[in-house]
Amino acid sequence: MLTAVNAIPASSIPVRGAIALRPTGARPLPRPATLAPLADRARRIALDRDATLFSEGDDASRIYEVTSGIVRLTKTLADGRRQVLDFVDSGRFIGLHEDALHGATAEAVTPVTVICYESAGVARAVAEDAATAQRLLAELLGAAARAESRLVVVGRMTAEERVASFLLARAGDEAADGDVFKLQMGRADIADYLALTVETVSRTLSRFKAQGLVAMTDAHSIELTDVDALRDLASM
Amino acid sequence: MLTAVNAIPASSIPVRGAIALRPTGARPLPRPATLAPLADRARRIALDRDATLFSEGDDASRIYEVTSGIVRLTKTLADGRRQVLDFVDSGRFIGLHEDALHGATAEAVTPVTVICYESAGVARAVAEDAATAQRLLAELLGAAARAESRLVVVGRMTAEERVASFLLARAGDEAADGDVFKLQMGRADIADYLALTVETVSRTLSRFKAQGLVAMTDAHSIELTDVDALRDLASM
DNA sequence: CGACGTTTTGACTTTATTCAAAACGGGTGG
DNA sequence: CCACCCGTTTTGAATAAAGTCAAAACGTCG
Repeated sequence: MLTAVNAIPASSIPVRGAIALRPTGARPLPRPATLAPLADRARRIALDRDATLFSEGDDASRIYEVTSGIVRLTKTLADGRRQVLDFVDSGRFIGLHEDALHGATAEAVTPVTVICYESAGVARAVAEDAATAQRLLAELLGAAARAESRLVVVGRMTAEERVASFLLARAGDEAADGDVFKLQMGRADIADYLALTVETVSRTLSRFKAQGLVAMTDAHSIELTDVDALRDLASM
Repeated sequence: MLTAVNAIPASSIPVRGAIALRPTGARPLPRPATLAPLADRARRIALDRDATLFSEGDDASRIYEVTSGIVRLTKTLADGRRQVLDFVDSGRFIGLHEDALHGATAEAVTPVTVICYESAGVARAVAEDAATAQRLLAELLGAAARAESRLVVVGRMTAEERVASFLLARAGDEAADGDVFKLQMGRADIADYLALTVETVSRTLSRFKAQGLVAMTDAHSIELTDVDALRDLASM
């Protein structure tokens, strides 16, 4: 659960410092600024691995800015089938909704820190401050674009194509042969992100290894050994 | 293609009038207002069935508000596999992106009318007018929420569940037994929306008919005969 | 009325899932 | 430090769900 809810004004938080925690090879996310007009009301929260920030159905009275670590957003059907909507890296916001209730569950994939803002304050800030409105507009444009891309991946790609596109997305845009990076999440999270089963993800990675597209020292360390072939599969 | 590009100021357009064209049983979308500060620059455009409003990769210098008819947003992979991202009904906006290029293709499913705004003007309006910023923020919140729901449907539901949830979404929230409505799109569009094949969609609808969940006079007229069973399948 | 595009139905194939079990790895306590 | 334990990952064999290929039925529009 929540391990620390420090009432530290956001203005004193070294937001950029989170970059130090950035895992090798992870995608670059040096977002410049926090929501300035809200800094005084902000609180910082730290989460252990697998802790829940909020759950589907909770009321959405706060939004959060991820400052370090990775958060997974998930939706779960009545019978337990789960879809990971997104892995949210440092610099992005979560909990923005029209509705009064959260439509997804947010959990820490790694240890995570977030800055917490009151939704009411955000609404006011959007109305009063053009820069804040634009910052959130940009955030939402990104979220919408990402969700739409994922719809194509999940809806129309084969297992191999999905895994290839996932690896490339995690490796970052400038991925090159020889790059090594750590997958921060387990096979189950990857499977639910790509709408596959753990077995299919595992088999596909094994096949990639056998074909020389990747090398793996352990299950979480990926070395890209044939980026072109991966890009081909992911069709980029 | 474009059948008419009339230079009519948007202020003279009966935006609410589009409701008259609303197909029986379709979802209610009486969006109140256009983007007021942009009215003078707005142009109205009419599209024939299957006409293209813009294509993936076109530069995104304009955004559009749908005033009647249904637009489909699609993404297509290199080999032709297609995913319908959304069916956009009257009252909603399309073409909002961070990027300079459209990330999807927009085509008319039915005859369509839209109001066209210059993106540059929109950006200015967002900076200057809080109401406009909030209107677009709401639009994007809706788009993001919808895309996330669709990710669950496409990623984790069976063919039967997908078709059931599609029928219910198209029928509207207050759907009741006996309601009849027209599917405005063909089986191919439905299939690409649900990430299935036309054959699977057709077979599933036939099974629903055989099981008494729906009745169909022709391929496009759906009568709901067991909404509870459909809701069960869609798990709502 | 005839032709073409769409929808439906049928038979078979493919892909990913399911169920099952073995291998691996990280952490704990002896 | 090593052995053991538990959760995760990998591998294997069988199954199921949706896809593919093919053709018939339907409807619509000249």
